[in-house]
Amino acid sequence: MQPTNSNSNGSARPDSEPGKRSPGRPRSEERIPVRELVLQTASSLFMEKGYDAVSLNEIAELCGVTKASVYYHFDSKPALFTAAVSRMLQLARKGTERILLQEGTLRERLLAVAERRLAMTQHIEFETLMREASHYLNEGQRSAIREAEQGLHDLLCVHFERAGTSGELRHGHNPMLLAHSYTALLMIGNRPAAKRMYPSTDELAKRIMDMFWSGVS
Amino acid sequence: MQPTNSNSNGSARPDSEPGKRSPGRPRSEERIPVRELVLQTASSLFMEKGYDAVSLNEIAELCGVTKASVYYHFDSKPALFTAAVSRMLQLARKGTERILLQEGTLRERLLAVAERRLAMTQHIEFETLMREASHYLNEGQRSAIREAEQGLHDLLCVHFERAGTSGELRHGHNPMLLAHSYTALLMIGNRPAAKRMYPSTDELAKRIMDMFWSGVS
Amino acid sequence: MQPTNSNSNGSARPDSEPGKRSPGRPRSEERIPVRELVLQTASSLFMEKGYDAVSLNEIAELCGVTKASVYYHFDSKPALFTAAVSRMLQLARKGTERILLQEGTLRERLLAVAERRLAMTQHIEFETLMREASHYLNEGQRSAIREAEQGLHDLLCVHFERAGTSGELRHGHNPMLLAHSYTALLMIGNRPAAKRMYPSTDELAKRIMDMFWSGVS
Amino acid sequence: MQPTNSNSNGSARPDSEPGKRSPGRPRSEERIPVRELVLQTASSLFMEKGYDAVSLNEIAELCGVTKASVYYHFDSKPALFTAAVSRMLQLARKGTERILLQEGTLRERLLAVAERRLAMTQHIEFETLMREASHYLNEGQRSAIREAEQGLHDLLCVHFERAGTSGELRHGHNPMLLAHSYTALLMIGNRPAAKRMYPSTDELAKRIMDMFWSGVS
DNA sequence: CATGAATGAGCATTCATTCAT
DNA sequence: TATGAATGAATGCTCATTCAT
Repeated sequence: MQPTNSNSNGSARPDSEPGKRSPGRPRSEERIPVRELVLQTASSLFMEKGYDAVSLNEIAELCGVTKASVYYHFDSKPALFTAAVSRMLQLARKGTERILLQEGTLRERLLAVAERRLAMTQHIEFETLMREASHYLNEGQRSAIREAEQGLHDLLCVHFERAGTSGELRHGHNPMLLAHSYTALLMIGNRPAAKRMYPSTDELAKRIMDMFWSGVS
Repeated sequence: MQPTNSNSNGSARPDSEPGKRSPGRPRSEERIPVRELVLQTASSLFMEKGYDAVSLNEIAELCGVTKASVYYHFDSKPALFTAAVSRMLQLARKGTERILLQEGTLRERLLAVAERRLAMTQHIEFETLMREASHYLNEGQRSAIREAEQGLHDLLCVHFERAGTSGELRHGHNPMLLAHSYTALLMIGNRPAAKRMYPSTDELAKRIMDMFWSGVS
Repeated sequence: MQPTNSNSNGSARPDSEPGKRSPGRPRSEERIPVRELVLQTASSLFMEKGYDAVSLNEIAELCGVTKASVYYHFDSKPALFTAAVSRMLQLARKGTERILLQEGTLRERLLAVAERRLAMTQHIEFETLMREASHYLNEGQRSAIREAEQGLHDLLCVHFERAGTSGELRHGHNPMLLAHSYTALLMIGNRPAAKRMYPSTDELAKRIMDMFWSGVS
Repeated sequence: MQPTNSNSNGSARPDSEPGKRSPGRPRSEERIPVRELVLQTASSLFMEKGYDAVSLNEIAELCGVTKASVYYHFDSKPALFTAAVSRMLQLARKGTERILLQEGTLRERLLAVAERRLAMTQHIEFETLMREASHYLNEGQRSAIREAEQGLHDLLCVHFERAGTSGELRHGHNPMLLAHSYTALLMIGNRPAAKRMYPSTDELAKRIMDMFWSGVS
C-alpha cells in the first residue's frame, strides 16, 4: 500500500476527554498531552517558516516523539496544518476579543491590540501562507482555515461598525475594509527595516495608529 | 528543505551584454537569451508559489531547457532566487517611478500606482517570501534582496517627503513610515475576501486611498 | 512539493539510440545500459515475488545503482512494472513463436514449448500478478500489459485454428479456449507438489500434453 | 516488505469452544465471535488482494475492532494469514466433497464443482499467493498451508482413482496429475478475456469440461 | 478481552547538485 | 553552451508490532 491522498479535513481525534483535568494551574512539569504539544509546536513552525519548509520530522523531534506518533494524532500534513493554523487563529481571536471588550475608546483598545501583535515575532502574512499551502489542502481544509480567519475580521468589523453608529468614527467607510486595513497595517511589524525606525514596538504601534486614525493629509 | 547553498551571492556569470544586440525593436521571434528567459520564469514562479514549492526542474521545463542548463547560468537555487527577485524588484521600482514622475497631485499618482498593483495577481507578501527563503540564502544574497526592496521604499519615501515640505501632506509623519503603510495597505489586494467586497480592483484601490488619505476618524 | 500520482504509462525514454553498437557478440563484460539492466532485474523480481513485495530499493541495489537512478529512467513504480512485464511478455511471445514456426506436427511443437516453459522457474500466474498490481496502474498501463499478454494467446490461437482446418485437431473447439487451456495447464509447472511427481520437467511436460491431447476419458 | 515474523505457526489461542453455544440456529443478530469474524474477513481480503496489499488495519476496521484486538487473537500477520487461508481451503474442500459425494457420473459431478468455482469471484491462483506470502512465513506455517491445499487435491485424486478402476476413466493417467490438471483448468475462470468468450460461467465450465474429457485431438 | 498510544523500519517519490562529454 | 546520467539526502506516509492499562 502506498501513500494515497488522505482527505480528512482536520484532526483525527476529538479534543481529548474533558473533566479528567487535575484542578489548578498545572505545574509546568505536568505532562501536556502529545496532541496538544504537537499542535503548539506545529503552529510556531508553520508561522515561522511557512508550509513547505517545515517537515513533520522537525515537528516530531522538537516534541520529543517520532514522526509516526504525529501521524497517530493527525491524518496528514495538510490535516495537521489545518488544525494548527485554525487553533492559532482562534486563540488570536480570543486574545483580541478580550482586549476589545475592555473599557476605553475604540482607539485606545485598537492601540492595545496593535501593541500586543507587534510584540509577537511569529506573524506571517496570512494570505501568503495560505497560498503556499493551499495546493496541498482539500476543500474542507481550506474553508476551515478561511472561516477561522474570517472570525478575526468579523470581530474587528463588529467593533468598527459599532463605533461608526456611536459617532466615534467617521461614517462612510466600509467597516470590513477598515478591519482589513487595520490588520494589513499591523503587518508592518514583520518588516525588520520598519521595526528599526523606532526604539520600541510600542512606539511603532503608536505611530501606525496615528496614521490609521487621521490619515496622511 | 534544501542544502544551505553554495556561497556565490548572485548569478554565476556577468550580465554578458557584449553589444551583440541587433538594433530596433526585436521581432517577437527573436530568441531571447536563455539567462533572461530563466530569470523571468523564475520570478513568476517564485512570486506565485513561494520558494520551496518551486523546483528547478519546473523552471527548466517551462523554459524548454534542462536543469543542467539552468545550473550553467546560475550557481544554485538561492543564487537564482536572489537574481530573480532582485530583478523583479527593480522592475517594480522602475514602473512605480515612471508613474510617480507624471503630472498630478501626489494622491492622484499614488492612486494610479495602487490601481496598477492591485491589478496584478502575482504579488506575494514580500516579508513572507523572504522569511521562507532566508534560511537558504547567505548573507550576501539576503542583503542584495533587501537593498533592492529598500529601493522601492526609498522611492516612495522621497515623494512623501517632498509632499510634506510642499504642504500637500500633513507634517509630523515619518515619511518612511508612510511608505511602509502605503505598501502594507496594498497587500489587501492579495486577500480574496477583500477583493470580493468591491466590483473592481480600481474601486478597491480608490477606497483604500480614501482611508489612507483621511484616516478613519 | 510532494509525491503526486505520476501517470505516464510506460518508460520515460526511448529504447536508446540504435547503430551505436559495436559489432559481434558483446563480451560479457561489456557494460549493458542501466535502463536495460533495470528492466531485466525488475522482470525477474516481479515475477518471483509479485508487485508489492518488490521495492525499488531492492531492484536498484541488485543493479548496483541508486533508487534515484531508477527514477531517472522510469517515471514511477507502476511505469517500471508496466515496462518490465510488457517486455517479458514480448520475449515470451517471440520465443514461443520461434518454436511454433519450426518443422513438425502441432503436438510436437506444443510439447517443445511446454518443455521450455516448465524449465523456467520465474513464472507467476499472470492474472494474480495483474490483480495485485492493477490497483496502482492507470488505464494506459493496464491496457499496455493486457495487450502484450493477448499477443501470446493470439499467437497460440492462430496455430490452433490452422490445425483445426488442416484436420490435425478435432473440430468444434473454440481455438481461443484451447489457447487458454494450454497456458492454464502449463501453470502446473508452478506447483512444487506436481513437479515432485515426475523425475524431470520434460517428463511432466509430456504427461500434461498427453492429457491435453486425448483428454481423460 | 515486512519483518520476517514471529515464530508461532498459527493462531495464538486454542479454538476455545467451551460449550457456551446456545442451542438451535443462531439468530442472525447473534454476535459471531471476533476471532471468527476476523478470520472470515481476512480470508476474503487475502484472496482478493494478495498478502502484501492487505494491512491488518484494513482487516480490523472492516471487522469494527482495533488492530490491537486482532493481535490479541493472532500472533502476527503471517499467523493470521496461515489460519485464514487454511480455513478457507478446508471449507473449499468440504464444499467440493459434498458435491462429489452426490449421485451421478464423475463427469457430471466435476462439472457441478467447476460451475460452482467459476461463479466465485475471489479466487486467486494459489501458488502465486503462496509465493508472495512465503517469504514471511516460517516453515511450520508454510507446511500447514501446503497440507490444507494438498487435502483438496487428495480428495480429487481419490475420485479420479476410483473412476479409473471403475472404467469410467481411461487407464494410464496419473490420478494426481489429473487432479492438478483439473484445478489448473479452473483457473481459466480468473481471466477476464476468457470469461468474455461465453455468455455465462456455466457455459464456460461446460466447454472446459468437454476439453478436459475428450482432449483436443 | 480490548484498546489507545507509540514506534522503528521501510517505501515511493522528489530535489538540488555534480560531472563527464 | 548545453545536457544526459547519476546520486545523497530528505520528505510524506504506512505498517506490523508492542505494551501499559
